[in-house]
Amino acid sequence: MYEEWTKSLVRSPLFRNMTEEGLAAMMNCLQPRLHVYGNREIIAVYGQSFTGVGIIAAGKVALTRDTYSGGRIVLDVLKSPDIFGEVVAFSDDPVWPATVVAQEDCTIFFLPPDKITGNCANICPAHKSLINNILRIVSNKALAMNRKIEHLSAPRIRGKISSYLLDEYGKSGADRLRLPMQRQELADYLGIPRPSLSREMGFMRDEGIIEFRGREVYLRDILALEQGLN
Amino acid sequence: MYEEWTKSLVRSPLFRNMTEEGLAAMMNCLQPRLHVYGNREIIAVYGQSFTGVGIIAAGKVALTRDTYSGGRIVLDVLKSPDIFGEVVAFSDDPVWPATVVAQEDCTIFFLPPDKITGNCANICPAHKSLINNILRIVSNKALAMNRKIEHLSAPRIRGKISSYLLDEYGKSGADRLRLPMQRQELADYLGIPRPSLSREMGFMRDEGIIEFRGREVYLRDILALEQGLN
DNA sequence: AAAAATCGGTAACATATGTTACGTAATGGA
DNA sequence: TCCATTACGTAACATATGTTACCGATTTTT
Repeated sequence: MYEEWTKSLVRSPLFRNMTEEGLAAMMNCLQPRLHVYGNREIIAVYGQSFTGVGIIAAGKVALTRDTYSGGRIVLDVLKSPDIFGEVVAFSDDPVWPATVVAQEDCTIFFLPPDKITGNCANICPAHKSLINNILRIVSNKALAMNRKIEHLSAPRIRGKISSYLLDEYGKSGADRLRLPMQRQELADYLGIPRPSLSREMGFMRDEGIIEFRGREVYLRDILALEQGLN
Repeated sequence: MYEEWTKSLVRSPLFRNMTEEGLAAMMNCLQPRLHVYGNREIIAVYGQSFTGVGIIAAGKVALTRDTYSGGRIVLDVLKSPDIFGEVVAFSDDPVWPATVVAQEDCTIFFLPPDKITGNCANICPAHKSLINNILRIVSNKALAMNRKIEHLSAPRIRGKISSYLLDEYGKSGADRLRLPMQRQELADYLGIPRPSLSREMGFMRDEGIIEFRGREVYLRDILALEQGLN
């Protein structure tokens, strides 16, 4: 029953370090619920009780949140080997932190948290990998959020930009960066309007701190960036 | 060797759902490294390779980060049953994300990540609790950071305040709140100066959106708060 | 009780920032 | 190649915000 999906699912970070056979065996052991949704169909509702980690076997979903004015803003879009709900699964308050809507026809597996941590009868080797993978995924997410918080916490825009650029600098070690986002995305990430971002980057260029053309950024004065944090 | 500490450590969230005996058995099984530090002594250094989850058996430590100007800012202070390094332990890049300094004489256990997830020979029941606890702790932290990011992401101060108050409202369900922090702490949390916070709260009071006296806040107009998010 | 320290609100002012608009360069299809 | 679309920088202006300072209320210490 599950074999049909294992060849695509082994590429999911949730199943890292598993063979296709190991995954298939584990699936037969864990017996995740399988659901099929049509386009626009609602998969999970914000605030309702959590049912299990969602594994997207096929299709595309949107994580959304409803607004007071009746609108619906898209927080994120996930596609086939991605998963969702892995953070809230093991928290003290297991309710969906977002509404999940199918953006096309979808096939989703739901894996209840207690099946993940509970040991299976036939101690499949893939099961230990599963726990490691969940831990790694949640930890990486927490670290990424921690960095984002540092960037957002700067009280002024230059601080946010400096914090972000220094972080990229620390990750690559090179003072010539190619930003992984375009301006609007970076502005959204930093919680500021795009023109404000461009303007401040212009100021920083005028002061000789950075150079840039589009996504290419050259950090000319690291010390000044660090001073810009305050 | 470990029995001396178990009676205080069972209260740590890391060892929730364990009996003192179960914990002692697990400690003998896992054999965490024990280190003693004097006041001011450095326990871990930012950027250096991670050695294990720190469990504070006795004493008080500060999580710090060095600044360009040679200073050292305190990110957080932890004391006896607290733990540190539990997030980075299972991430893809296991290096200390902060420098840890003893603020008084300390006794610290270090538990290497692979000992936590690796199964022990004598399958102690406490071990499964340990994995559950780590997962819960990291997940709760991730969720808390997620909420903080939402507050910080508002491009204007009123949005940050509104986001925070609506979050507290959602958690308690009551429109009369007692804030868990004083002004300076709340301002730091939201990444804004305290006078700016007080000023904006004053404006919101003038507009009939909220009332407050010190930590006591009364949400008079939830809809206006939601509109203030943009 | 007196003194000192902390906490929180307010004011004033220079500056940073959100907002809107526009133009050019880059990109992508037809 | 041409057209349409998107991405990006820039400008102008009203407003929001950081900064500094001060004062009264509250709490803590002596």
